[in-house]
Amino acid sequence: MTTKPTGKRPTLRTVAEETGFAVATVSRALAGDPKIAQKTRDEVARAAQRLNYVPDRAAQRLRTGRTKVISVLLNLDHEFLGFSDELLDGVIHALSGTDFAISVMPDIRGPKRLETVQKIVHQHLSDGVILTQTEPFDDRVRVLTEAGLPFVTHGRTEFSTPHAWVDFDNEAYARLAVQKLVAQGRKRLTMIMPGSRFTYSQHLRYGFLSAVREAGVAYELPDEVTLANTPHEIAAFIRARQAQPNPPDGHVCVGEVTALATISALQDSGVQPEVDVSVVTKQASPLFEHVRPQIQTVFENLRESGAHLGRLLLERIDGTPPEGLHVLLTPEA
Amino acid sequence: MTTKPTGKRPTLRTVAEETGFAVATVSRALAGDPKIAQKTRDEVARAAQRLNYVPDRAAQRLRTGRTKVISVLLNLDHEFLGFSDELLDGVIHALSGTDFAISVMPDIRGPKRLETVQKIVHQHLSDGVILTQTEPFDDRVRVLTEAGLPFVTHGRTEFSTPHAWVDFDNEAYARLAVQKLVAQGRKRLTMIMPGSRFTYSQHLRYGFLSAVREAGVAYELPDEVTLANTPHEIAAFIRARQAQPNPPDGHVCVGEVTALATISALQDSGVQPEVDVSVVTKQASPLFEHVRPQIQTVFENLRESGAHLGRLLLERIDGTPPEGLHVLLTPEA
DNA sequence: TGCTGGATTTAAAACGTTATAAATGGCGAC
DNA sequence: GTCGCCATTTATAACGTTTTAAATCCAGCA
Repeated sequence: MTTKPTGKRPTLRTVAEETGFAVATVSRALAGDPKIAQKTRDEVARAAQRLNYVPDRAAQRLRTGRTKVISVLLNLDHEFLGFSDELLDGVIHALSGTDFAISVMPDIRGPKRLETVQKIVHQHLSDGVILTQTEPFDDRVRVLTEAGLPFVTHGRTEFSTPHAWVDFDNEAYARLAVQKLVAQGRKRLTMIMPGSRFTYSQHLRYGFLSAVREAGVAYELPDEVTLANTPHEIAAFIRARQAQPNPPDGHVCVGEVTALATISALQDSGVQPEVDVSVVTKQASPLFEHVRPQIQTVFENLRESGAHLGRLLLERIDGTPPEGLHVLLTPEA
Repeated sequence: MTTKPTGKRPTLRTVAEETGFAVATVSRALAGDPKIAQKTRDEVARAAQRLNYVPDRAAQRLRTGRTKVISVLLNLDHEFLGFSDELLDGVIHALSGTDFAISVMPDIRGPKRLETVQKIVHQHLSDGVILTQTEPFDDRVRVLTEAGLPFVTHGRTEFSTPHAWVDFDNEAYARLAVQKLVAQGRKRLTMIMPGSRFTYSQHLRYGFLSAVREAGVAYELPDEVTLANTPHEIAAFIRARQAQPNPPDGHVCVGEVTALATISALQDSGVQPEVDVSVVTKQASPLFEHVRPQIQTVFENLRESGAHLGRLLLERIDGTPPEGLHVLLTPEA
């Protein structure tokens, strides 16, 4: 009648013996099966509670094929400091009410990039995947789509097959940044681009180009250097450009790291940010509120993105078709 | 004889049928059991390879009780930008050769802090745990020790029962920072402390105090404000202090965020960092190489810490007793 | 009184693995 | 020629769930 004094974890069998019902009945009662009498369900629930019963994930997983795990592919190389930190926090938040575990895996750069998703699919490691730094024709998306494994990307693709995604409107950001610089009277704008293989690089380019053309100001988009370069290389490039005739007087930065490199390069070249030249950057943390001289920034809320990614993935796993599952976060002026 | 055209994942049974051996033999052959003839082992290995067989984690976990998962408790509130990013990268690196999965869970602040470890223990969610932001008598350590679950802390405790830990020598850092400031001729030093409940807060305090006393310079350790305050509050405090008579002329900062807040507060108060007053900070990323004016920094390698944490945890899981499993990383001058 | 049927409950199989204990086969020794 | 022994291999029983199909119970009805 009382709790067995055994030190082992209680199982369905323990609860069954305690209540006198069969294991199957207990299982279905706990699952809330309406074919089980309400009275039985209550009694079983109470016993389970009392015994501190929790289902064994391994057994459930083995039996049902559902892992109750989602994978998040992480990569340290990013334009934001602490990118994964913030994104993960959002994902954790979105999944906090569920019994899903979050498994982080490396998002390797280069030709081996596919390996992680292939491993997830082949070894059946999770019920869904969150991808970041998406490319227009991202092979990882291809693999996951073919495998029928639910996933959400941070960033859009150009596949015709629909999939869930969350994105920040980088086109709007670039446009906004250009407008801010133009409003400050800047006449020659520039921007260090992310590697052109990423989707958002195209969005940035388009937004930048259409805005500068609309404003009728001069511009230059260097291709000698990208965000894949180190901050030092970027700073060196900007200093070099500054030594040439007719340097840009307005800089659009895509992230905190580049912005700092840009500002320092300008200062080291003897020009004063916010006096001789203006800088605008996207930021994911309130970092720049404490950087002097203070420059204009646009906030990209990565925690919110993470939360959306988590939420959409849960919906996909639940069976919602990917068609409507899109979130486009817009920058606030 | 050839691969079954079934679309399902191959199991031990598939390999058994393919090779003609029994399931048990195949299992033990793949495990490298020396009681299985070498020839058999080779043949089974080849078949498994050919069939693309990978063991089912759920089944293994159910049978053996080993989850092949390690948990990392993460918390966004940190003195370093991207703290978890860097640490996780190290952990991922350390576990990359193994088949362990990394599960991230929230490290909740406040009275609920115990819940996550309790859940891990009770629901048997992983084979080992990595804790950060350790306290001298950390209840999480108590719970894990009692449960007999392997774990490694980032930061030391003051328990007499030994456990594995990795720590940065913050006492040495504080001492070093003070020495740098004194070498610059600074006469009145200060430091914003982390919340006193953390172990490393005591280390910092001790290092700071012993160094300033040794150098015979004045100092003040404010207790009105800690790293738990927002950067704005910290900046406001520094500005207020700066308006009082006899303000400090040397600031030891424990992290990037505070350092930026400090520098901006000083600038906003009309004093020039590196001219009127000096600042030294710890940094985990090369951030400050691009902050102007350039201040002195000491690097704390969080990736390395993460890698050690992962490595030591694997050893603990393997059965190595915790006695020798300590790593103290020392700051480089 | 015996049947039918709906409402509950249950026995048993299965998921894929590992561990225990027993079976098999070959070979040298007597 | 038989026995025993060692080296291999194997059948079987778990691990804790969920699910399928069958069993049970009881009321209502003929």
